[in-house]
Amino acid sequence: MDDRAKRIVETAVELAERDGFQAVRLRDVAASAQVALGTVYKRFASKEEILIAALEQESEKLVTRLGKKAVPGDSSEERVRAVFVAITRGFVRRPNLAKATVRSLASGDPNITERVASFHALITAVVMSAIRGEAVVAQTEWGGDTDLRERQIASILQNVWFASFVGWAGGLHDVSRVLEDVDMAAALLFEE
Amino acid sequence: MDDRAKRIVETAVELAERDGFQAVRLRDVAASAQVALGTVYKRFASKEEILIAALEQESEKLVTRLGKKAVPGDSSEERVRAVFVAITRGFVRRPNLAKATVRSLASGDPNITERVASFHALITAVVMSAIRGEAVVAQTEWGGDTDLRERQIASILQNVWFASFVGWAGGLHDVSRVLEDVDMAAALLFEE
DNA sequence: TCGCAAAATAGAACATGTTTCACTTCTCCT
DNA sequence: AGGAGAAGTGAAACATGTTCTATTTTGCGA
Repeated sequence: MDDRAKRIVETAVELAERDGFQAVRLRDVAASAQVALGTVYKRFASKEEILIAALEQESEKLVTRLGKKAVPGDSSEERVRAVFVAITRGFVRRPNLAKATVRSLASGDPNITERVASFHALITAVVMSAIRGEAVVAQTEWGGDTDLRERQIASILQNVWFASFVGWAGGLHDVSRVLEDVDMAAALLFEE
Repeated sequence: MDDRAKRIVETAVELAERDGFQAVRLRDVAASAQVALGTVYKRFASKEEILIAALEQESEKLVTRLGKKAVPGDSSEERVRAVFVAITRGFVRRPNLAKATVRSLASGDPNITERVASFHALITAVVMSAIRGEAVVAQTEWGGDTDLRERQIASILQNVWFASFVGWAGGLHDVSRVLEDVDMAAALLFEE
């Protein structure tokens, strides 16, 4: 990302955090980033794409933070819980930005399909790491020998988290519910 | 819903089904429904609200259809699978409409929060019925004596389905994946 | 250094969701 | 029947995402 693109994303983040998705007016973004509107569109295909870029930055920071030290917890369930608390808190720290990015995630804009897929994959990978008690790393390659069940559980938990997080973003319930949903799923999936 | 509102929703459905969310241009909707633009806004607060109204119609039909005969299957898992196949197929029959409504569901528009919550509750209720092997009914009241675990499982499955369905709507994967995700979750949640 | 191609800019233009307004039609009460 | 208020209408206006254009600036290879 070149300088201008960085300024654009940075500005969008500020506006989104201050007043949410609709406050990210591209004219304002361009003006604040000291860039022409055409330049914004040279870099990003749509408003959603800018916010997804912001999400990617956030995700990267999140993974970096998580990678600093091993996920705490003596069991998969505990570590999963810890990791979802961290993820959720990380996003909810800037609630309006989080809601704006969720909206972009769910917009269905074909321009960002791959990016959305990457995001889901990233969360799933982090959860995978937590289940196995390994260090959280951004880019993991799991071979076919990987335990299938672990991958399935990670995928399910990721889905549960995402659905509930979207619910939070839409005002259906508050953050505690998101964590409860994930905890509940983890409890049922890890018991036996 | 009065006559005009019905015409509006009906028209929106047609346009959405033909060419998706962006094709639902409210001027066109108004014209096709033989109604003034102001009248559209007298009935619905936003474009999203119109599509949510369409979703409610669809959901109602779906529940009616499901209620016709008992959900087939000898175990909770089988019935859950059957019910999700029916729900998913029901929506995917009109893919563009489904994608448009998903987009509205995830828009975060505060005007529709309750409606979105109702939709989630409806799906969960249907799944609950399937788990218990009871007839599917639109409006069920479960007392506190209801098995907690069943409610939790229903809620988890609903979340998994929703997240995966949103993924389908966003082009992340195709419908079969949605059913695989749900099946996988059901398999893990019902095993023991 | 010069000149050109790529990138950036300012600003207009366009599309469409949403709001507003002045006017007309309808409904219903007396 | 007559009239008041509600509802509907057509059209304009406004906001903002997106596109387009003419002009200027920038960076770079000869």
